[in-house]
Amino acid sequence: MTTSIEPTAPASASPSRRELNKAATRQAITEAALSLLRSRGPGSFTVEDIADAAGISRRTFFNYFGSTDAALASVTHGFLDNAIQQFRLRPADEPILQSAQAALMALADPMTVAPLAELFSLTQQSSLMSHSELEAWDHCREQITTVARERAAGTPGAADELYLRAFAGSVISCGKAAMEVWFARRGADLSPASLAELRQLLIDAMALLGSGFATVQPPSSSSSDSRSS
Amino acid sequence: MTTSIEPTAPASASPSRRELNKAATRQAITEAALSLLRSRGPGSFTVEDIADAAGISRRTFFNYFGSTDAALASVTHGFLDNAIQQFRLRPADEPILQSAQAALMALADPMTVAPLAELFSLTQQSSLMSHSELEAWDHCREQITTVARERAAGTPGAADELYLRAFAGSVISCGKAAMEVWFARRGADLSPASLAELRQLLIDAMALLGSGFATVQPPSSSSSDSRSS
DNA sequence: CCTGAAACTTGCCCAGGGTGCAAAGTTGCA
DNA sequence: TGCAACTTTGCACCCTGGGCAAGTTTCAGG
Repeated sequence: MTTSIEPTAPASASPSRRELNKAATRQAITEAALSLLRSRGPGSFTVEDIADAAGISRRTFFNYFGSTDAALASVTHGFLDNAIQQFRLRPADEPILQSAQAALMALADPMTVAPLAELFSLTQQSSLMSHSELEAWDHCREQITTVARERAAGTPGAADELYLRAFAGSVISCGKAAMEVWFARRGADLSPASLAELRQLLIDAMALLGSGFATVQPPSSSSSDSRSS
Repeated sequence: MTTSIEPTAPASASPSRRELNKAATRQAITEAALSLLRSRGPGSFTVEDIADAAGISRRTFFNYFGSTDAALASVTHGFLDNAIQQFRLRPADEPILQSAQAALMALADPMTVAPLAELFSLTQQSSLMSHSELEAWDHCREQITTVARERAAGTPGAADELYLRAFAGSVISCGKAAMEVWFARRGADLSPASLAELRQLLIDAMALLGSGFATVQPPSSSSSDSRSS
């Protein structure tokens, strides 16, 4: 019943009944999936379970998502789409690394990270992310590449394809690294102090990238104060 | 990693019949899979097809690999294991970025890249890598992290976890980027000139990483690179 | 209000992925 | 030679994923 703006919604001025129903169903599915993940843990429930919980048929589930993973990954997708949006908003003449950092900053906000943090905490047991999860991150990487390419088109000393791809991949990797470290330290802690630490980790990660991982250590000692829990 | 009795670790001096058979079967499976990939293209053959081609039962296939993807990804796994081995061989006091570059250099060799290049060319149609493929790269990333961590333990200004993870992820991303660009330019061309280009791309990618992606800045306004803090 | 078209849901069916189990076949060792 | 350990294989079973066609809902006119 909670109406919210979801991806795949065509135009914001399309309150047609059909669109509304679809969005609601989509929402119901991901919430059912999340709920099952919470109660039973990863890999221990089927598409049918989700469909039952969402009040739809198994077949309809597949009209919305290709797998349980995909349903769960919609959380990540939303998060990363948000990141890309932030990235796109940055002024085109800003150094791109700074744009990336700024975009990441906007994500270290309780409402935004909460779903992802929970998903992280519920699935972290399995060493590797699900296929759909990885797909989401890779999609984000491609978006970054695209935005970077658009910027490069406006500058004379245009960066080549290698630059764009290597840059986008590295940004994603550093962002992931920061989130992994944050999560390893704080679990699903969403307190202001914890979020501040996440923010600092993201800044540090971008700084590392910007300094070319110089062996002379950056002032990382400032950020990593509380090492153990 | 025991030294006395090794039931699972096939040491190089283990010409036991069992080990030999297993290795041969494994080989037969990946070759059958590769052959089918060549003749029919990705996604158009089943586990049973592979098993038939390899002269084993469907069930036995699953004793060796969890999926068709996994069978194919063993190629990537071999390639990346090789890379890690090269990386481990580098002197511990060498700058780590240079070690990474050197390790990558050793891979730009016909015999080594050929299988991966073919796999690339045969599966590139589908935008995203298979799950097992990604798993292989991620495993490599973890290995790099581990090696880097071991090195850091011996140096005074020890790098923290963020540094290690961000570094490893970025190296992998840059390596992937270089290979993608190479492949986009040359296809599966393995000529000396093409391999030289791959080598150069790898060098360039590492250089980009080492310089913090500082690019030739736009002429007008400030040419400040993002090297703050 | 009625009616037909378009969109959506659902049940049915089927090919294929993945796994536990136990019987049958191999290999290793005394 | 014969037993113990290991491997292969067929079998049964559940789950994924998608095509198809018959219902059901939404929407636009008459």
